[in-house]
Amino acid sequence: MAEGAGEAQVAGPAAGDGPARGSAPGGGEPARPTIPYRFDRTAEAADLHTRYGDLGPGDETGDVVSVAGRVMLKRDQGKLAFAELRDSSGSIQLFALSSVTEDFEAFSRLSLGDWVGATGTVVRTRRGELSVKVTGWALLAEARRAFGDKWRGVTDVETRFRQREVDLWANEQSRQVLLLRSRAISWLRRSLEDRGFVEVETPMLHPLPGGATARPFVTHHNALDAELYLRIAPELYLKRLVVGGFERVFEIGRVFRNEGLSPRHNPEFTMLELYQAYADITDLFTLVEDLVAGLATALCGSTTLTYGGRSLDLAPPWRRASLAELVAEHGGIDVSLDTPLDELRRLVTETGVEVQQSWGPGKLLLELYEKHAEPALWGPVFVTDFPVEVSPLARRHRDDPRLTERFEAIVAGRELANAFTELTDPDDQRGRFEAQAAAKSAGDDEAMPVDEEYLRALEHGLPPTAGLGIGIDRLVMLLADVANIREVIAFPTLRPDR
RNA sequence: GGGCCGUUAGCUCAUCGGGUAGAGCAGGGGACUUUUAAUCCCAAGGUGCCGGGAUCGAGACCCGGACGGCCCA
Repeated sequence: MAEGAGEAQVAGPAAGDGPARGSAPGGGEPARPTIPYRFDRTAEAADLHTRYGDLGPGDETGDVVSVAGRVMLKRDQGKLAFAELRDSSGSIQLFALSSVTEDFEAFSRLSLGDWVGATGTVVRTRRGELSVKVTGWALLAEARRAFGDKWRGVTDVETRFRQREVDLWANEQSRQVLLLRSRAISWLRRSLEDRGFVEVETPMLHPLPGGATARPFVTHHNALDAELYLRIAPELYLKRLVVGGFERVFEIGRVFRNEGLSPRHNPEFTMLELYQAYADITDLFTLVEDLVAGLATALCGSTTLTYGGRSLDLAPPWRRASLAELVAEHGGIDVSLDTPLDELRRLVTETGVEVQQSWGPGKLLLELYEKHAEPALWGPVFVTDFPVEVSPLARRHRDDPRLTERFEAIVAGRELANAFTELTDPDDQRGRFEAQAAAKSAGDDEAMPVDEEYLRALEHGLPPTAGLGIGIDRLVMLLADVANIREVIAFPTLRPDR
């Protein structure tokens, strides 16, 4: 029973006074273990393995440490008990003996999943396992629910994502992927700051959805009695900051698109957008190459990755090819904006897509690319020369005003980045918006509205600027070699459970 | 939105030509002074996703629904 003697720094255990869990006979309130308010940890599991790597089997040090974590495995052996304690750095074995460990009875009754803080000396057992020989200890949290099968964990996909906290403990790989995400974002942030970019935050509640073609989520502000939209892109606000004198800005943040769920789409996802004044698209080719290759090197140790069993070489320079060129290469059709409209329509119809009356040659060309070329691309490749019709915010190509100076970076068969020389001319921009608005009234519910606030900003003068967007979730999928976007999102969107 | 597949104990999974279900792990009780998914003994644990239907009888067959997965649009 708990006499509560003990280590100075371990708050009196008191865990042994009653059943830690389960039934409470007598009809009263279940006896609750006393949980300390804090615990002074002095060592993490990984540190101990590093510091005591040389300790031989059976060796005991006099070094006293305090560790904390969750009990993942327990081997109870009468007057001895072993527990595998896992913290965020790794695992360390706790070694308890009835002759040494305070409140040994209660220790041997610990359950898998309990959080424990333990103090004792560092030893290596006869069988060679580095351990903390526990003198004092405290229960830090009781696991009243089990954490899945101790060997197979939790594999049910629905449980894994609905109860991610369980998944993260049960499946080490899940934790690693989220850790990788954190490191990737941190690396990108640092890398951009080193290049003189300033991180900013722009509104998520927009009076008009803009900056991309997508259906928005709509919400309502009560006090203003106004409809607001969750942003589909931060683009327009970021360029307004450039107008305001921020020459290099970036934002890493959530955007929301009201579309279906799939292994590659979550309704909320994270975008990196950046804008650089006095630069054009040519600067962005190398920036994307450097960022992506640099990130792969920093986090995966190489620019050669494997994704889905297929190899991918991210070392610059990446291939650059125009939309029309790729349609010719993969579709075997020689088309351009000079191809007669009827011919383009016929070719698109042949792919099984229903041609809308309002579609011009630019949209038709894009459809041909999406049908014939994009599925065949693995990359990395920069797809360039998108038509003006499908690029309402990009500046016209200096060699052909029907095209824009825009690229999409395709990596591992997916669109990873979208970039262009920004359209700075307010009159041209107004015309583009009006074309979008016309498409919207013709039934395209993804088209953009005319944004007068943005036009007014352009009238104050946007210098030549290059802009880039990178999908962080897809980037992390690439680095982690996972096929489903939900793996890289801590709490992915699921249909509400009932 | 369409097609196919799945849903059985807390977790991971079985079972059968229709006859009201079984294991391992976890949890409970017990044994064990160096374990490694420790081992051994005992007991307990189920609205077979939900709702209908045909049948003497359904977790199994039929229909509808929910949730999930994969593929397609």
